[in-house]
Amino acid sequence: MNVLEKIVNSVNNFSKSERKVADVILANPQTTIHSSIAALAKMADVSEPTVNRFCRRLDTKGFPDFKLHLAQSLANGTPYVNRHVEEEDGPEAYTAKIFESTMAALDTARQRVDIPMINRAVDVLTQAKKISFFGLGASASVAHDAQNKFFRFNVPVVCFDDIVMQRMSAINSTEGDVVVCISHTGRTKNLCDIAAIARENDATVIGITSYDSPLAKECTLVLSLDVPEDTDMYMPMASRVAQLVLIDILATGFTLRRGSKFRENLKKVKDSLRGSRFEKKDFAN
Amino acid sequence: MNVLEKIVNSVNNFSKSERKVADVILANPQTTIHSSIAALAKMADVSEPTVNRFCRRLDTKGFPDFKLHLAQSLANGTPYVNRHVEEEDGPEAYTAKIFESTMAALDTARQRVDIPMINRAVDVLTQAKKISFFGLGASASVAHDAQNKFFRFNVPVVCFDDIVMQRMSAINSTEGDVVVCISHTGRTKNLCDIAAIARENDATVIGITSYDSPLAKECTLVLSLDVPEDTDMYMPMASRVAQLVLIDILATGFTLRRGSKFRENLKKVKDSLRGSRFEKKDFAN
DNA sequence: TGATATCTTGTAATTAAATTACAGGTTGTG
DNA sequence: CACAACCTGTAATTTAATTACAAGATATCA
Repeated sequence: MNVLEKIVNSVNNFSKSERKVADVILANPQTTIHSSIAALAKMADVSEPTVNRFCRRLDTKGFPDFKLHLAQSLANGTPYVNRHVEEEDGPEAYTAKIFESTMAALDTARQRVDIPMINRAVDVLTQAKKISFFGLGASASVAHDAQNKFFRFNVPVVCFDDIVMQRMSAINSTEGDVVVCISHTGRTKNLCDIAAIARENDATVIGITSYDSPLAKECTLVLSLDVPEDTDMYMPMASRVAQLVLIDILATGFTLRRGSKFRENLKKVKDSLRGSRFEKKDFAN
Repeated sequence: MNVLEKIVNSVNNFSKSERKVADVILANPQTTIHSSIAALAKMADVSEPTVNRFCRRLDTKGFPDFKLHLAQSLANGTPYVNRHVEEEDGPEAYTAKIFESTMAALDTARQRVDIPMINRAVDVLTQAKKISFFGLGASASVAHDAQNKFFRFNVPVVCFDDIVMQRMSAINSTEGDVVVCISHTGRTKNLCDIAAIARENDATVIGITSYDSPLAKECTLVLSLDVPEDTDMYMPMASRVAQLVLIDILATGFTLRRGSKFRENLKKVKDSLRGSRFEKKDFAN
């Protein structure tokens, strides 16, 4: 695990002075790696041994070793870690934390995503006679978004967030149809049923869900994201963003597979919206 | 430039002993970053000052600084930049590019977002008698998602993606109602109308849109994201993710404003879903 | 509430690491 | 072959990091 994340996660195990050190480091990680232990101690207004103890608590051998780990964390793209929102956070703090947590989640997803599986999913989607997107609750809006994207490809696409409609649609599916079931936990009973029904009717079922879930077991093909769920607010946040990015990836794979002539089509679809919009020049005047 | 590359490139400028050092480092870079100058000198069979001179020749301040740079090279992090997807990209390439572009967009949004404005929006939302979310096309799913979040707060929330319904809803709005209009470009005529109608009826209109757009002009309060739009695929991608994160931020601000007792309520809402799901233990058996 | 134990924290001493100064040796050039 | 420039290593010095220890704070239990 990334040292920065480790600092954030173990903030509760820190003593008062150690937390001061943590705060200074999180605020200026770049400065830290070029500071001596004395300089850092001064910045955090603690003694040098306190800094040293802080480093050891994070399972590093000492201050120089800690700096090495920190340097590696920082090199890893962005120093974004999943920081929890706290009661007393002001707008500035929670805004930053949510942006950063989301980015951290995307980074995790990026590392864990199964690329050959994505490629297979794109294969299946490009050959589909009909594509259905199903999700419930928070995942319904992801399904909705997927529909909006794939609809542009001039493929038959449906999207229902009503279980009765989903059920009917699943029962009517046949070989060559692709059903995409979206659920972060993969434990929504109704959606598992849908997946099972679709498979019984020879449709290919793609699950955008947790790898080891009941829903995954019902799918032909599972795209797992395994983003740490954000339990702070009791609402799905980062997980759902990761799902959307995955939809973007599938849509992109789809268009690339179809070649450049196809992409001109997309432009036409986009241009068709022009009539419903104020032109940039209309507004300039 | 990466230190490792630098070593390889400047191998000709090294003296005999320095090359010995270079060889040892290139052979065991991981070991090097955890070694002292003495240990490395011994491995390369040279004196300690030679190692030090070697470090300086690579434009580092000395041995510890060199180790820092080396550690960063080894972490070989990819900085997140907006890389365009190209015709010949394989699944690995386009997956990475989309994740990275999305993260880059979020980073931009994070830097540009107007925090006092967010605070005002949260103010307005917490005091709303009723909240409406309106979006069309790709933004409809963002509105849908927002409804799913704010619905949990036990506030009257509506969300329509049908312009007729939106219109009727806007006409019926009154003082104390909040209407949130979502549009990336801010140039969708119908949505501008909705905003205007809502304002005429004394509702507060929050626009999640581009700062300098016709829609923005109709709003009481504008939350601008100004994410560079992804024109590659002729589909909204990163911009919509940024909108969702903004929704998360507003929802979080809302719950924080309401205090901790309120948050227990959210837990109840989440727990209410339990009946519709397979328990983790159900599945373990 | 008061006494005791545990945990934090800082000061000072110690040790370890890195750097500098300098001198002996090497290589190349006229 | 002699001189100069340059490597390279030894030893001294400086700087940084760590340890040992004691004082103070906080928690615990009678």
